[in-house]
Amino acid sequence: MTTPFVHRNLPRLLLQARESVMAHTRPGLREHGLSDQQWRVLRVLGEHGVVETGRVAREAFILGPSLTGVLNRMERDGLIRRERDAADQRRTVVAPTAKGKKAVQKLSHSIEAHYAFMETSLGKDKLTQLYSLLDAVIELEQPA
Amino acid sequence: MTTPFVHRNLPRLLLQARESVMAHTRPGLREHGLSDQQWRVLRVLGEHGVVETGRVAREAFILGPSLTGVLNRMERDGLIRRERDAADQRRTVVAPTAKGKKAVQKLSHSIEAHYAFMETSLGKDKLTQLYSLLDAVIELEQPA
DNA sequence: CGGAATCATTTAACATATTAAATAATTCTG
DNA sequence: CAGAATTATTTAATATGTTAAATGATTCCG
Repeated sequence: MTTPFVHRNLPRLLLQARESVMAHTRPGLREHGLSDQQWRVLRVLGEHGVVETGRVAREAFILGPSLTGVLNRMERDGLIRRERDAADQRRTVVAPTAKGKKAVQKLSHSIEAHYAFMETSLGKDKLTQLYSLLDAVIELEQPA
Repeated sequence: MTTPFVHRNLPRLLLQARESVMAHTRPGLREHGLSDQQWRVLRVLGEHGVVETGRVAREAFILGPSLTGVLNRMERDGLIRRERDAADQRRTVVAPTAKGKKAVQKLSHSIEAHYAFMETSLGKDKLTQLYSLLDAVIELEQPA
């Protein structure tokens, strides 16, 4: 049987690279009782404060139906609060609790340290190069 | 509130790039009734023929417990066969059925076409560069 | 040879992903 | 202003991911 593939497996490579980076971050998340997705949500809230769920979904890269469950568990665990947007009652807005904010603060330090590590070991220029290549790949399919 | 993040979000960027590439491939997979994971399994089988589940898990980047379910459904759908390895009965080996092989053949064509597209639109050199940067990131955490 | 240590896979329990359909609130249009 | 069209979110059903524990089979070593 001849193998019908002649190129590297790009999606797999991207997946593997992501796992490789997350392997560094994950233990810290778990110490705070956070899943990957919960962390992505908290990070968005840390950047913007109070955010509608639609925007959370978009920026945290989580589909609506998944987000519903994630937010339920986060509310249960006292990480966030949820309420209807007073202005547009179709929307729900999410805000981090004190506990949620504290987790973001603590974790952001070790994550920034990890970037510093990557910058020195891989090279700041190469990291920048990687960013721009990834941007280019993304642009390819979904022009801004 | 000051945002505590100064770097690009690399895991998110990798995730987004992966989604961007898969957005191209997915419709074809779905036409054949395949999930992303089922396709990764078939691709491994297409490359190596008969493979132990452990190796499938490693190369398809699927954890053992997930793989059990994936293989169950693939067997149910007539895409693969499973049997105990005659030599070492701890192992289970997986082989594609005629239907499974046919799916690999058909899909591999359109996927190769997609790579060709990326090579011309992004540039063959940049694509190569991306591969090597991703390899470097992976190496960083899990030296070969 | 026989039991302890090892390795491969599966089961179990819960969290998340995906797609389609349902629900809820708002906006648009006549 | 009423009803249709639109937008936001959730529910439902099934598939996959994750972690720990259980099960099955093999190897190692005395």
